[in-house]
Amino acid sequence: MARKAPPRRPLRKHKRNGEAGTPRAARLEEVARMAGVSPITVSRALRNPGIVAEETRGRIARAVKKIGYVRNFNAGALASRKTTTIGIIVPTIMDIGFSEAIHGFYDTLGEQEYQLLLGVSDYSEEEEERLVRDFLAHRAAGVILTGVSHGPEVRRLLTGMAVPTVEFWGLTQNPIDLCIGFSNFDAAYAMTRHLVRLGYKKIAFVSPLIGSAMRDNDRTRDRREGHRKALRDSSLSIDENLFASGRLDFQSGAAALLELVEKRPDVDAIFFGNDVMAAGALMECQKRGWQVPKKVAIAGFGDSDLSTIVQPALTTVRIQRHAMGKRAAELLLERIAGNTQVPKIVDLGFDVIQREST
Amino acid sequence: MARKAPPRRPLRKHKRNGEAGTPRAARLEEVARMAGVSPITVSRALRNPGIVAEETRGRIARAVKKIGYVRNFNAGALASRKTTTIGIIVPTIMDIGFSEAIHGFYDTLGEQEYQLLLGVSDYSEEEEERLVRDFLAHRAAGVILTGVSHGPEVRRLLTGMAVPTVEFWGLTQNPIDLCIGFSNFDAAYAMTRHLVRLGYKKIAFVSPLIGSAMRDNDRTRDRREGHRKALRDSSLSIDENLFASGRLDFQSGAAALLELVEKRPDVDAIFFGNDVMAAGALMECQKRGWQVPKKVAIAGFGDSDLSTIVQPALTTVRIQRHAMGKRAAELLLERIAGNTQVPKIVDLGFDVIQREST
DNA sequence: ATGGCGTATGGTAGCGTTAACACGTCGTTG
DNA sequence: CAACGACGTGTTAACGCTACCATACGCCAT
Repeated sequence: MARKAPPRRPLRKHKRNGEAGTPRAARLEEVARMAGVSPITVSRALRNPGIVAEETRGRIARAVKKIGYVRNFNAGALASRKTTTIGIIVPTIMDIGFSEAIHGFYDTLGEQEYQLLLGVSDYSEEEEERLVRDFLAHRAAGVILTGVSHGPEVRRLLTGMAVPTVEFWGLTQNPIDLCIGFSNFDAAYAMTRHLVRLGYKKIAFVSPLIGSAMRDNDRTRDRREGHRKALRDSSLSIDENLFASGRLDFQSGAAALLELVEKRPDVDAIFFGNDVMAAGALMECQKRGWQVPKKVAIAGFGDSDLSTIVQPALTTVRIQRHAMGKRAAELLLERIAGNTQVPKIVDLGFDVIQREST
Repeated sequence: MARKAPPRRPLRKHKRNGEAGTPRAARLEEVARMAGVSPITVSRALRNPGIVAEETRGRIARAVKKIGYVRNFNAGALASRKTTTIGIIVPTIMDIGFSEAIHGFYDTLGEQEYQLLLGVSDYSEEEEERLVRDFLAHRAAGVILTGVSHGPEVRRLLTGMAVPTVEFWGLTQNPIDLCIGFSNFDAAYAMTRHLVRLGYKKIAFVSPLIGSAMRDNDRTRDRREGHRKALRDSSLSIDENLFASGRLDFQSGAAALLELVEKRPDVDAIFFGNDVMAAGALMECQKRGWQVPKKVAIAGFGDSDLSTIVQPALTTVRIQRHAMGKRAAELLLERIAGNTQVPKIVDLGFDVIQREST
């Protein structure tokens, strides 16, 4: 119940900033006093040195150094309603693809005085939503999300607070704000058509399962569907025995290979949804003395540096992992800067890289 | 110059919060009004639901949902002088070891309502210092640093603002605050001693060079020195032709192998400072039909999943990458919680893993 | 009754910064 | 030579929240 209790007598002067309390970080005002200027001038000297007279700037710099003043972004953010914080969510950082994308962001953000809030969703939409909420609570200047399928709340939150947003690693006609990536469907389609062109007829597909929940996701699904479409368009029958799945690691790649060979001994090519699994399978073939691609052709997805180092070198789909991150950050920054000319949808494409394994 | 300019006439009432301005995010007060309570009660319901009556909490929850209220951590941090932000700096995220450590942090932090500010220093002390400064400007509740050697300012800043700090991935007797890791010196020493015990006499060492500056760092140096010490303690001569270095990638691993074989054809074992380079060398041997370990033994460092998948499986030093991150976060949180019983220095040790390559 | 205690809630001030405006000085211009 | 703009700096009032104290009420032990 709301109880209105008018104060009886004047409250004691409320001083939180007790003189004998915990030592506090220096404030702008103390720097100002030492430099003989007002706080606002110090603030300006720190954020936009150009508009403060050279001599004043020098005195301020000395005072800052002497006192050991460190800015308080929280207070600044509150007063200006602006931050230099960017939030980014990836499903995992154990996949070199996402690591490389983050590396790409850094190439752009690092030079721009932005800070990076990192969220790892473990492929969970609930977790992603929680992270977005945290980013908004920090009043992040922008948000970068992996993929183009998110919980409904995510979209509502982001558009509601009008936060510049980039979705990367996939494409959609209806992005939350901006989107940059490639078509997983088209990429898988292209690879399977490529394998057909090389003469393979019994082409298997292996879906990587991910996260602690061992699910697939929209990106994996798109790839599988692209593969199926390519088979149909090539008048090849679709046999469910030519589909397998497994955890995204070397061991499961090897296991998927064995499972497929067991179910369909005449399988002549296997298209793995991820390079890591393909490399695992390649190693297994080598152990067993199976000739690749003679006994079975193997293709991957992602063009990680593994693919050139394994024997035989892996045929795979190259995607612009680093560029995806770099460009995503660039787009976001332009959007934050208020540039309205930013393209909404950027397709970075992909390349089918033919090597020795097919 | 400080000019005192007393205001002539009363300033116009200053309203930033113009009614026709940009739409603003909802405030606590609006939620409070709708729920018929005071702002402070809403604040409590959000941060510590237990102390608010169930019924009140319900009304508040409904109001929050209806208005679409999102907390403002900046204002909260300013008022309470506390944050739930942890800053972490790694030299790179392209190394699976650091990725796994970050993954480890997440296992601890994610459940604890903390947010992660990520900094990538690219092995630069200047950049590390800049990042620490940024974290402090955010008033991070704690900071995690890679390695135990930092610029002098870093230590001063961190101790000056009394921020709980964990250094990981190395050990020192004089940590900034806490430190958790293993001895790079001892680990390399142990591996070289192991190789000597296996009968190898001409044991080479390859230092990975890192960052855009292509330098080594304290960790690499420690490993190299550990190796040298092991040679001395084994009465083996130290030949500078048995040392090489190269960029931390597959190709450079292969190149270092060839360089060493060229300089000293009788080299019988090569200890790579990193698994990735060792794997690259292994691939090269395979390409050339060189028997490992018959022609030359190869050992790595890090026990990445590569090491079990290559042929022959790689002898390496296992370090607790995931545990290092997880424990680092645990220590930090206890420290933040004010627990004074936290151990200052935690040695996670290492294991020499003998496989087929030596 | 009286006092003490635990639970639930509220008023007020202040956290450290910046936006918005104001003002004084100087050199330029009509 | 007044008007004007550019420049450098200052005053004031927020920004949205939480710490600190205070209050109101019910309950139980004196």
